[in-house]
Amino acid sequence: MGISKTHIHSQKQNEYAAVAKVLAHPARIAILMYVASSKGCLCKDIAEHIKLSQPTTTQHLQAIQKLKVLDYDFVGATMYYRINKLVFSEMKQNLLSFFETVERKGVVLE
Amino acid sequence: MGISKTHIHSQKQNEYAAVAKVLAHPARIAILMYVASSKGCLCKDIAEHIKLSQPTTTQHLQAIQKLKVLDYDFVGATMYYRINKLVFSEMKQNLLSFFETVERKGVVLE
DNA sequence: AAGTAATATTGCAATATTACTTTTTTAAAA
DNA sequence: TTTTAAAAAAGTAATATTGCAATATTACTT
Repeated sequence: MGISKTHIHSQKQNEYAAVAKVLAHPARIAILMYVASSKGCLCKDIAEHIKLSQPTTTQHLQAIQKLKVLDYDFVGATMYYRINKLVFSEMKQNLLSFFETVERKGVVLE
Repeated sequence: MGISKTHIHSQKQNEYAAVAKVLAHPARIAILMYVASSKGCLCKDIAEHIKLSQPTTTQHLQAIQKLKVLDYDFVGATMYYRINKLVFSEMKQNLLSFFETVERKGVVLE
């Protein structure tokens, strides 16, 4: 990629982009939807459901976890994933704040 | 990237991801914010403002245009960009619909 | 026709992402 | 202790993304 020049953009801009990045792949969208629909699920179950291999699924889970939006309980070696509703809601507010910033700017100058 | 297996995911999941992808880079966030804040602006001005080269800026503009969220008027060889508010609002609704789907699923199963 | 300004295209280097197979780790169960 | 399972890590291949320099195109001026 050529060094991604994140430093030339503002904190907020990088933050918005970081949230969007997690949602920028259908597998991660599918994972979030599936985890939300179950009370607590295994990586293996997720992998089966979204039809990707276990390692690929783990990789996507780690990308999602950059935002700490999943909670998990250990039962032995098994991790049961759940959505952290608070963090999930913060993601939503974050993106909404971007949309509103843009929309408001439009209004101000008209 | 290894073949992205978009076909194994649903239409909706791919759609959500496509919208998020446009927002998944701080330069594109910056472009949208800048275009929104001006009445109509040139690629050259955008490039100067976000501090990236003109070709790189054009590239990001094209990525953004996959969603047809920018309108433009030609004046000679010059393009004046504006946000298409309707499409922009649809992007927002699209992502909101994802967030709400996930949030609702959580509620149903509790 | 020549010059100028704005944008697009091309080609390339550097890096990131997606996905898999194989291997390792971990903790429970037999 | 050995076996079993789930998840992570390591390694690898294929493809995508980001960024720029150089060049081409387009449309207006002079």
